[in-house]
Amino acid sequence: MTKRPTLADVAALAGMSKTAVSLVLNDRPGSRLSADAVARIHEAARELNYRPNPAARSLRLGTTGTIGFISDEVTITRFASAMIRGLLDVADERDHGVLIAETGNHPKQLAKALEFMIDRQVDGIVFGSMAARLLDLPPLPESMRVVTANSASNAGDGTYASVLPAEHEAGRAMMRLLLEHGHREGIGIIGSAPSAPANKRSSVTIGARFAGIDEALTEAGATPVAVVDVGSWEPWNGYAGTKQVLESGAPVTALLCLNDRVAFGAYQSLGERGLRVPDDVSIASFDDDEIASYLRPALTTAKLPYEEMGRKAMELVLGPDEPGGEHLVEMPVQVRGSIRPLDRSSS
Amino acid sequence: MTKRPTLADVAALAGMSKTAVSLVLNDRPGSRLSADAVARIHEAARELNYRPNPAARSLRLGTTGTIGFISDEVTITRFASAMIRGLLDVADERDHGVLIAETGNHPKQLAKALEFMIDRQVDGIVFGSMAARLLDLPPLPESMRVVTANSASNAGDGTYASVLPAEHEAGRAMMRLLLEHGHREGIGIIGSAPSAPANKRSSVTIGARFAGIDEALTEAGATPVAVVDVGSWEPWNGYAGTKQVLESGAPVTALLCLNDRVAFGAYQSLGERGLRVPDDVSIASFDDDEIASYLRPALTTAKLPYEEMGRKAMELVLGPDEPGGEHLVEMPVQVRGSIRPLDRSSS
DNA sequence: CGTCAGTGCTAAAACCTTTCAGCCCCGAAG
DNA sequence: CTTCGGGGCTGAAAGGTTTTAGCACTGACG
Repeated sequence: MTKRPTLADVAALAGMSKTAVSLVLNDRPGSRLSADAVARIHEAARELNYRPNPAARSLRLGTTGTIGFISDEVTITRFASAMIRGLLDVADERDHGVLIAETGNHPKQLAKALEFMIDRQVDGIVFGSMAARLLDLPPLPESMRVVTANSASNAGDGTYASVLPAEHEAGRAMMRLLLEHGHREGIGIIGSAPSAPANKRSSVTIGARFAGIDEALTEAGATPVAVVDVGSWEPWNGYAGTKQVLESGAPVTALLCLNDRVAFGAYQSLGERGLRVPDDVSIASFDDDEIASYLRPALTTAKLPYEEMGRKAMELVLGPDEPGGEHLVEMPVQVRGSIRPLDRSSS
Repeated sequence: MTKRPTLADVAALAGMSKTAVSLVLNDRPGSRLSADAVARIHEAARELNYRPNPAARSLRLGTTGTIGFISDEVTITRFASAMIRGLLDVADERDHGVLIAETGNHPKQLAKALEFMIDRQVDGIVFGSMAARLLDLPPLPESMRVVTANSASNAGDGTYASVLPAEHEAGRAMMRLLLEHGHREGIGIIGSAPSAPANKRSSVTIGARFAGIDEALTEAGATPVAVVDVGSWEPWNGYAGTKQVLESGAPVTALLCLNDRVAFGAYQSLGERGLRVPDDVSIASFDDDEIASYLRPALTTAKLPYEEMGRKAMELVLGPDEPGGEHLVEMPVQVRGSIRPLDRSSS
């Protein structure tokens, strides 16, 4: 184990030229070498346990078998970890490596990460985001393959492929779920859209979720009995918002929470008042955060498909075609125990 | 932006040799070039916006400015995400990149990841683990710098540096905290060590935590009023275990839960029986999982210092000295609202 | 005047691969 | 007998960097 064997070593052992060895090992189509030579070369390579030096290959080819992943805080934060799982899975299937950098939302860090990736000649870049944000991307080399995962880019011309959750569908589905269980008159909504003028920089998709919710309501000719804006979607705000609804005396039979953390707070607030889920109040939510399965009863929620988005993004960036267009990934409904049919007679 | 400028381009523009440019740009100590030449070269480099090609440099140097991170499921899973934050932070400070691979605990995947890293000539490897496990590592090249983070290696000769949480201290601290609050007679412990014969492959450190707990008890001459084995440390098991203790009628005033998810279940069980935290029962725990701050009252817990372990591991692997030895990282106690002093008179 | 030390700089090799261009030989076609 | 085509193979360049060895010159010193 003194030094790594090189192409030349293999060539020497096989009694052939480096050219021949390279040709055979990469089985180039046009090359016509005798079956005997091919066998000898393979044998020699195996014997020396030869593995090509990627640095040398990169130098020659300008290609690295490596994809860059740049995100605000996906890797660093627990919520979207599954995205990396998806990315890594398909990269691994395709024998590619993944180089990671986090920007923490600092443009300076973004620039640095980008520079780093481009220097290393990655074969493509996936931009990720924890919340589905609109990214400000500096101009990139013409040839660079780019996909944005759970995010979109400012280059509005659709230059860059983007992978996003199908929020409209999900919003519609969750509201319908409640409606179909007979909750027509008593639906409360905890959490509302950022009131700021459609700030895509904070979320590209949340508007679609609300649109889906509204669509389901309109279709059913129903109106929520209470809607409460809780500011940021954290448990304590969900707690406070729910408390507010309950104290208002609105006849609530079901709560649609805008994410699982808010739902978590809702559970706490309901519990405090001695109300049971789902017997007294049904709850539906979004995200499928890990806590959704910890709750009792476990929470019925529309899953944010981080892993699938990761897979899709990597497939696009490694795929045969120049990536482009918008790709929606379904948000599957995780049916658990937090919704029960409203008994008409008892209402 | 037709092609990246190379050293030769800079040399041509500055009217110097490539050698001179290389010397200047890396400011090699021994080289004596005229101040004028140095200035011209810097100027030329700036003007062309020259950045060296890492592939070429790697080829020549055998060094890449890249560290490999291989873990079972750290990246992929929410619990230990902070470890990556630590790793990335210091890698970034030191202008290094991080190449990531996950093995999902398959030896096959480990071998593949390792091969990949070694091929790419990473300058060092950090092995991570979500739970503090003992890793089976295949033999690595003599020269490779290796650190295990939140894990240790089978090479018992202390060859590889390892970074681990100071579990003994933490176990002792948490039990003392309960004792100092006057809970002497009514302490219950939810969760116990894996009964299997000291299976280091599942956890290198958990033994130390229990030893710390026992030490504090012995020092105080106290004995737990209940100890319940809950199998795996999940919320539902914490719920069941706590329920069991309560139904046994043991006079419990405080619960030491072996992690936050177990504590989460304990809250649920207590809540169901109408017992309040901390008024009726105090709770202490370990991990500082995100849910610890979601609970009401928020949970007092000893933090698993993933981020710090990540930082430390990266510092060791990038440090000036050959890494080695065992490094314990403190587990800070996050004091929140789940413990109250036991009122002697009322007991 | 010869030697020597130091100053300022550069040619070329080495790192390892891929690939272009072309060599040699043999059998077949003209 | 020449020419040609093609099968089987290889030499050498190219890709961009670092580093060794060394060149040419100046001034000082013996």
